[in-house]
Amino acid sequence: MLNLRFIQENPELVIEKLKKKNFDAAGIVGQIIDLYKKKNEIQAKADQVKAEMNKLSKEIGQLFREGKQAEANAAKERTTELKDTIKQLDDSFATIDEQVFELQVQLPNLPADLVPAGRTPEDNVTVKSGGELPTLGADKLPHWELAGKYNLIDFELGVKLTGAGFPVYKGKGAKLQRALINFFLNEAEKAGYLEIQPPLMVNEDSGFGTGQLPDKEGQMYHVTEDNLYLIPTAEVPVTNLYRDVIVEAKDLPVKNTAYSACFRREAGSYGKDVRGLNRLHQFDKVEIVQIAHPDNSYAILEEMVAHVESLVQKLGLPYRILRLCGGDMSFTSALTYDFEVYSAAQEKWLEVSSVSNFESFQANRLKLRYRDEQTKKPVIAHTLNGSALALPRIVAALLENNQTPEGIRVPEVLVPFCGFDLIN
RNA sequence: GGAGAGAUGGCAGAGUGGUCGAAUGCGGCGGUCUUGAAAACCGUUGAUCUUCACGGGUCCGGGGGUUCGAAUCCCUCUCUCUCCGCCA
Repeated sequence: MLNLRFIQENPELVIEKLKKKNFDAAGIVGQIIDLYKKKNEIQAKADQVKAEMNKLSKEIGQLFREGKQAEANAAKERTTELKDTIKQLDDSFATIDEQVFELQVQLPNLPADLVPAGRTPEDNVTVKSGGELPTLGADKLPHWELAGKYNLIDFELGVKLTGAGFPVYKGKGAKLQRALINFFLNEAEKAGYLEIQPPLMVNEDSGFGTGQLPDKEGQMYHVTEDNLYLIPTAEVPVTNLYRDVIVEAKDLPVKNTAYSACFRREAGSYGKDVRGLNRLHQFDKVEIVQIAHPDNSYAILEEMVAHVESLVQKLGLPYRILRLCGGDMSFTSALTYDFEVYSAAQEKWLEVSSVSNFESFQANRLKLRYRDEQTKKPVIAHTLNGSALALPRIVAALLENNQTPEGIRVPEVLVPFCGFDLIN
C-alpha cells in the first residue's frame, strides 16, 4: 500500500512509475488527491468542533461541582448542536476515509528504476545464468514418468484422496522431499536466518498485511467456518510476525526462514503447464524473509539472490536469473528476480524461486516499523522475501537432468540428508 | 462443546462517570557519583492524524450505544485464562 502523503506530494511520479507496470493510475491518483484534501478539511473542522465540545464539557463539569445547576443546564443545551455537527462530520469523514482506502489498495507498488519495461515474460531480462545444460539420450523421460517408474510419486493416489495437484510422495520420493527441506533450512541457518515453524492457516488481517487480500482472495483456500485462509506461502505468517511491531534499528535486518506446505487454488491454470510437478495445489517450500532498513534493502536483495543462487549451484542445476519486467511483476513488488532451472526432458525452464524487495509496500499495510536511532521516531521498514527454494520443480529438474541408465543420481549435497546417492 | 473470569502504555499493574493519555513498579534512555562498572540518587520515556508552526483531534482488545462528559455504564464481536467434557 502506497503512503497517502507520498501520493499526494508526488502524483506525477506515481502515475509515471506505474506505467511501467502497465497500470494507468491517473484516475485513481486524481480521485485520491481530491478525497484526501476533502478528508483533511473535514478533519480540521471536526477537530475544531470537538475541541469546543471538550472545553464546554469541562466547563459543565466545573459548574456542577460548584453547585451551579442552572448555569450547567443552560450550558448543556448549547452542546446539542455541537453534538449533531460532530456526528455529521464524523460520518462523512468515515465515508471518505473508506473511499480513499478502497482506492489506495488498488494501486500496485511502484517498480524500482531497475525494472525493465515490458508486458509479458518474454520481456524479462536474463541477468545471469549458470550450470551446464545436460545432454540426455533419446530415451529420456519426463519427471512424471520417472516418478512412476521408480515409484517415487503417485499422482493418481493423490487424485483419489483429494484431487489433482495433491501428489502422494512415497519411499525415496518422500525421503527426497525431506532431504531437500532439511538441506534448504540448514543452508538458510548457515546464512544467519532464524528458523520459524509457522501456522499453516492465517486470519484475514494477516492476509491483508502481506497483500494477498483483498487482491488474491480467489487464489487462497478459505476455511469459511472459521474464516481462516490456508497459506499460499510461508511469507504470509512469517512476515505477519512483525505486523504492528516497532523493531529497534539495531536489530535490523531481521532474518527469518521457514519451511511450510503451501496451498494454492491456481484458479485458471490448465493444460501442459500443470503436468506432473509443474503446478500443484499443495507443495513444499522453504522461504526466507528479511525486514530491512530502507537504506540497504537493495543490498539485502542482492544478498538473498546470492543465497538462492548458491542453492541451485550446490544442487548442480542449470539455472538462469531473470529480472522481471513491469508487466510480469507482482502487485506488491518493487523489484523481483526469478530463478529458473532447466528441466532437460521437458526441455523448458521452470520457475523455482522468486526473490523480491517490497520496499515499504507491505510494511505500510503491516504497520511494521523500526525506531530511527537519531530521531527515536518510528519509520516504516522494508520487507523482502524469496523462495529458497520451492521443491516440486526442483525435484522435476533433478529427476529429469540426473537420469542415467543405472538410475537417477542424487546430488552429493543431499546424500547426507536422504541416505542414498542413487534412485533405482 | 458447557460453566465462570478477564482484556489498560515495552512488561507488570492501579484506576467504577469529569481535573485520566492514564498512578506505581520494572525495563529503556540521559545524568550525578566512580579509574570503570554495579548500587544509589535525579531527570526522562506511548502511538497516530492534522498544522509551516503554536496548537488541536483520536486511541485503555474491535464495533456500536447511553451521557454535557466514558478506561469506567449498556449491547455485541473477538481473543485469553480457569474448571468440566472430548482428544493427537
